[in-house]
Amino acid sequence: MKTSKQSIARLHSYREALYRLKYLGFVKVFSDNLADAIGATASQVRKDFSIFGLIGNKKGGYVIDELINKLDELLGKNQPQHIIVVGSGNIGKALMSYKGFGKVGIHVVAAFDTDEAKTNRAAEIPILPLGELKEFAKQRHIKVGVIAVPDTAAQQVLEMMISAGIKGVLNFAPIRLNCPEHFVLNNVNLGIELETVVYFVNALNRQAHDEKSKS
Amino acid sequence: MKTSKQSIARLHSYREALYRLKYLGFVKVFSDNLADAIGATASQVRKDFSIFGLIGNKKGGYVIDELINKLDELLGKNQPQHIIVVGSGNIGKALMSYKGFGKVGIHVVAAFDTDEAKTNRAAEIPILPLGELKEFAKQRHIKVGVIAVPDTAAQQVLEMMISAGIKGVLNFAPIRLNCPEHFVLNNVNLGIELETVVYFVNALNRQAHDEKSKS
DNA sequence: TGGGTAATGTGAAATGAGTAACAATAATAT
DNA sequence: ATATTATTGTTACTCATTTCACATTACCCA
Ligand SMILES: NC(=O)c1ccc[n+]([C@@H]2O[C@H](COP(=O)([O-])OP(=O)(O)OC[C@H]3O[C@@H](n4cnc5c(N)ncnc54)[C@H](O)[C@@H]3O)[C@@H](O)[C@H]2O)c1
Ligand SMILES: NC(=O)c1ccc[n+]([C@@H]2O[C@H](COP(=O)([O-])OP(=O)(O)OC[C@H]3O[C@@H](n4cnc5c(N)ncnc54)[C@H](O)[C@@H]3O)[C@@H](O)[C@H]2O)c1
Repeated sequence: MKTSKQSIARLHSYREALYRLKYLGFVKVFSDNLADAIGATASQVRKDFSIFGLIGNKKGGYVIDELINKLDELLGKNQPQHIIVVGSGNIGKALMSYKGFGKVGIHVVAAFDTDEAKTNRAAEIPILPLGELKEFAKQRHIKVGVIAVPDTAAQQVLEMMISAGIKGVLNFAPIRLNCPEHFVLNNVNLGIELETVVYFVNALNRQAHDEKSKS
Repeated sequence: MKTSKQSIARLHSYREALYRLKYLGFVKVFSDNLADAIGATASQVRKDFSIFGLIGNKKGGYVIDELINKLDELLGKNQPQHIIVVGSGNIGKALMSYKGFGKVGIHVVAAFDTDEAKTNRAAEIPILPLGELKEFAKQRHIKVGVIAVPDTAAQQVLEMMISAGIKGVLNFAPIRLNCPEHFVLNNVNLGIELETVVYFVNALNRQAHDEKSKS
């Protein structure tokens, strides 16, 4: 089964779009509606569905409720997912306070930080000393975490998480991390995301200038 | 010239890695060192360099200082880039306070927010009412911005930015935005990034179970 | 000075992702 | 009942990206 990161991301997008459509009162949906909703082509939608065994009706499209059920099953949305955040700085706090994760069944249950001044056991999402990570994660069977610490600390934190039984990480530190073969590591490098926007805007600008000087 | 988003992202990664290597005292670098540093293959590195006209020495590899100069030129790092942030909430503030952007020549020069309680003209990075966006951006010739507002406001904000002459946006709102054909729009959907990690961890788990029940 | 070697640079092959085309078919209209 | 039509499901194609393979070349050392 073809499960590239991108195709899984699209499935999540479909699901989101379906909930919106359902909320708007729609009962059925066609491949081109979904394509519009997430910015893909109708072919892409049908192919994705074909690959994951999501079937519709010749003429008549897809029944939204059925699709949502199948997607929920496929994407593991039937039980809530508990995750932790390591590094309660700007990014860490943003993630902790974001209400949108709850809507997709993801719950940040604790944060960890070396700066003990930040410790707060009473908060809705407690902030705990890093030393307690291992015990906490094992006890609560936490499988997924976020790394939001400075790049210099990231590898060390990752290793601690691995030894605590964590199997996948979303990493914000702009550095290449080493992990075991079957570990799930997803890097988000906001610096580079921004730099690429700047690059293409400059490129556009340069191009416009070239065009002008040509004429 | 092949300039996919991914290849440009890799160039930025090379540049970052080269600065690290230079800081560590290295003078020359081989394609496989760079590959390791950014998590690619040596072939990939050489192919990228070949495409962008970055040349090295048969035997002897690449001279770090020369590479950095060429990359700085290619990536427009020779003059500082001024950008704005719209939405001074969690994500917006995280970006404003991040020191790493300065190191890559990107400077957030102002933020804008509809919540006038947040207005602060005296801050190092001033926070201004949204109404002042257009004048500010035009006057300062701002070409790039970040959208860090709730999804419901994002399209409207984007249109305001376009009318202010902005040519490219990094968007954090989890919604599909419509923009003119040549506008540069880069979406970061942290929800989906996290959901894909959760998905693959669950998939791994499921697989392990299946293996076990098979034996 | 010349042979051996360690790297690059690049065309060709392999892989992968996305698009297009259309045959199959269920709903609807006549 | 039959024809028409709209939409799926899937195969084949196209395009882009990555990897492979190796000829080329500069450096080093005897
Ligand atoms: N803020 C941004 O906009 C931004 C942009 C691009 C990249 N990043 C990256 O994201 C990561 C987090 O950024 P941030 O702005 O939230 O940083 P931050 O400095 O605001 O927060 C980092 C937090 O990590 C804690 N910490 C340090 N070492 C730790 C350790 N070993 N274990 C646990 N906690 C530790 C610190 O006490 C602090 O609370 C960094 O790697 C940064 O490079 C951030
Ligand atoms: N915080 C996260 O971890 C996270 C995760 C995933 C996605 N996101 C997305 O990122 C975006 C920002 O998230 P956040 O957590 O920073 O939100 P936030 O609520 O903390 O901040 C949003 C800010 O935008 C301002 N605002 C509202 N309407 C505005 C308008 N029309 N013009 C200008 N400013 C306006 C608000 O006053 C507020 O200051 C949202 O779209 C959110 O869905 C955030």
